[in-house]
Amino acid sequence: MSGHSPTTHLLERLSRLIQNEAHASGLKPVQWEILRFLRLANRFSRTPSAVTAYLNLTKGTVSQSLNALETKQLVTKEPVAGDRRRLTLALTAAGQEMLAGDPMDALDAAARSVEAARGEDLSGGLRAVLSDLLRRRGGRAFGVCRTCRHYRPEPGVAGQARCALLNEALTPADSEAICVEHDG
Amino acid sequence: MSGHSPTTHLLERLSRLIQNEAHASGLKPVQWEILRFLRLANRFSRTPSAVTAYLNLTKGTVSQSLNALETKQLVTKEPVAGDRRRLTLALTAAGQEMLAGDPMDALDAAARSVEAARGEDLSGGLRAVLSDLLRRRGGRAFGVCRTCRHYRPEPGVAGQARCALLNEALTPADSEAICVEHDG
DNA sequence: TTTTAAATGTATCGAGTCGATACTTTTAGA
DNA sequence: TCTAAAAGTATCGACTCGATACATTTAAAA
Repeated sequence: MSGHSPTTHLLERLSRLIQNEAHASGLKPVQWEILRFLRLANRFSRTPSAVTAYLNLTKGTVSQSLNALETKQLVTKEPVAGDRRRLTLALTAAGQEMLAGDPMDALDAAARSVEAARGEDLSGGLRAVLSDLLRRRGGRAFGVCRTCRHYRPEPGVAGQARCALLNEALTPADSEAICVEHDG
Repeated sequence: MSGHSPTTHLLERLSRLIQNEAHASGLKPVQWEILRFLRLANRFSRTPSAVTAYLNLTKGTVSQSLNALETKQLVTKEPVAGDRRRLTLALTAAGQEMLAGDPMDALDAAARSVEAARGEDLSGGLRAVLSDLLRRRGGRAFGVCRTCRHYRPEPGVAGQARCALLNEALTPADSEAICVEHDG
């Protein structure tokens, strides 16, 4: 009959707050999350199916949300050479501009200032909670390229690397991006 | 162009996960949150307007969601003696039963096990982030009765107390419940 | 090579969310 | 008393999101 642990309760309230902030800012929560994902994902991962897997939505929801974002001129879809089923997504200039007014920046500022004031890093504990939860659900972790087992640093050239799975050269920026293929 | 801090990013992902879990479990996210609030709120705070303030929704949304919960027989509405504008909400037995299958229990288990394993309490940091954010927005903190400045412990009788604002006796259970009037 | 299965994305339906706005009734305050 | 504030309801519109059905393209098996 009593409720959840203090930490769970706070995560619930923060989640609600995040929804509120997103709603009160032009776009819908899912639309914001798609824009944020596209900012972070590498070029192999900017596809509808990667968005679907990352946000754990259905293909239908993602398809509709992408249509809405395309209509607002925040995202473009382009066919992929070599596989005519696939699309590559990209943020337009307006999409990047929109992210400059991301309502989540307020939470980011709060988190940074709290962590600075307390000299405490919350990310380790939260990461453990997230991966525990994802493991229970069988979901993927979606890590950053550089931490993948297919990541091969180019010997000699600092920052340069190669993906052994896709056999593609990786720029330093690629290495820090989220990849659908991560670890797999 | 780059994203948010690791902590913010993790809070975003956990928020999405919480939405997913809620959606995949019979009720909608807001409906779950209303049930959870009613479990935690004291008798002065189980009203539509308290729900509205706590979840930062509009009166319309809350009214509709409560109708849905009433139709599902999870919540009842009763008039308040002395003020015919007000309603008191209550969980039915079915509503309490429903909370026994709360999808958020999975996150709660994850949070508890992570905190136990790491010997770390995430709640302090999260509470600071939440109150920082609420302060920026001018929202109320909605604390627990016992921590309110109108809380008056009954001298001599352990656990017994009194609310100096509403002039009501408080049981030990009341003292641990969320109150709309908190601090005000 | 042909057939089958899997993958990618779209279209449509229905219940629900949620801000906005307008409204009624009741209570409190000048 | 008259007015303003408070508590809830009703309705509209854009969007969410699971479910289902569908078309197309690619890969894998026979």
